[in-house]
Amino acid sequence: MDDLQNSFDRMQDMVLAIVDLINTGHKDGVDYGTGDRLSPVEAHTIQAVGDNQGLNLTTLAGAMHVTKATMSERAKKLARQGLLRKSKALDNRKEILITLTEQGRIVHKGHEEMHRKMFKFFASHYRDQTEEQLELFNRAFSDYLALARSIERREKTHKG
Amino acid sequence: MDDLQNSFDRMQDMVLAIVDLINTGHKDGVDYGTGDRLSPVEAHTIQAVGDNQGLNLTTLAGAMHVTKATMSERAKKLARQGLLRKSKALDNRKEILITLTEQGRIVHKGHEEMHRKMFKFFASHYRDQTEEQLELFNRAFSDYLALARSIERREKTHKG
DNA sequence: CATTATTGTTAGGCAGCCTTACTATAGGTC
DNA sequence: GACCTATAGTAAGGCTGCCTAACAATAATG
Repeated sequence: MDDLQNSFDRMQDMVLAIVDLINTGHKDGVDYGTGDRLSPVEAHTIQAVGDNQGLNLTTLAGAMHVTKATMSERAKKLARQGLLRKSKALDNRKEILITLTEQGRIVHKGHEEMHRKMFKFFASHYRDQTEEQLELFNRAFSDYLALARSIERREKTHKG
Repeated sequence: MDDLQNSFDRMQDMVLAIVDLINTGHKDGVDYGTGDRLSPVEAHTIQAVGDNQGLNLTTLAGAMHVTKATMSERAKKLARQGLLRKSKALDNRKEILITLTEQGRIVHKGHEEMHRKMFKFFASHYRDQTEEQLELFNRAFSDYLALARSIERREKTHKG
């Protein structure tokens, strides 16, 4: 009985370790082929812009769950680095549309390339069981996510 | 082939969502029964102290992968809140040992209680398959962790 | 036209972490 | 014991990333 609880706690610890690992990638950033060291948020932003070019700032901010002020700052910085471009909308004079520059596209590709590499590593590890493993992992993570969210909700209503 | 890559990418997205969720618990903190709203790091610190009472500041800092300056600040704040106590070591006059106060113990218990609740939720979801599911999840997370770490290492040596 | 809503920017603040510099104490070594 | 070095903890100052609030410009709506 306690064994299961312990096993569960170990799982929790691993989740925290994963979070830690990903957060720590922060430290000095990753170079996706342009010489710029990008933090995870920055890389994620480039990814979001690349996957969906020409969104305006507010929409992008919403998609990434930050305020438009924050996104404005991020975009300013990334534009200064030459990774994305801020251009005016054609049909009105207040929206600003965000697209990738050539450099930005390099980052975007580099980022995807990294994902492909991770996948290859994964697949070479699991070989002919890759598919089932992926299904397993996906189920695990989505269940975990559901669990965490329901806990989160309970916490919130407790003190809302 | 691409299906697998997509499945893998979905998994990655879920991992990010989990990271996001846990990071966001930050926002207004969680009350573990004392009326204090604790951030994840703070809760984690209380947990670490409670699991291993009487460590000195430097050791604690090492265990939590932060500098001793950072831990000094954290301890100061948590001591101000009355959740932990800083006392001098008996055998020397420079070390400061950290222990939980009664209030701190309440937080510690509250935190563990939360874990137990999460586990119960988990167990009630999987019922008689709880054990295998846990093994599955543990394997999934530890494999994921290994994957992420090896990627991390590769990244680092690439630009070290 | 006047009001209200929306888009984006800027200013200012806060939290958490870091590095650096410092004090106090401890542990050798001669 | 005197001297040097190492270690524990603190304080100051800086950086980053996020937020809210206030604002200017521009639509949209009555």
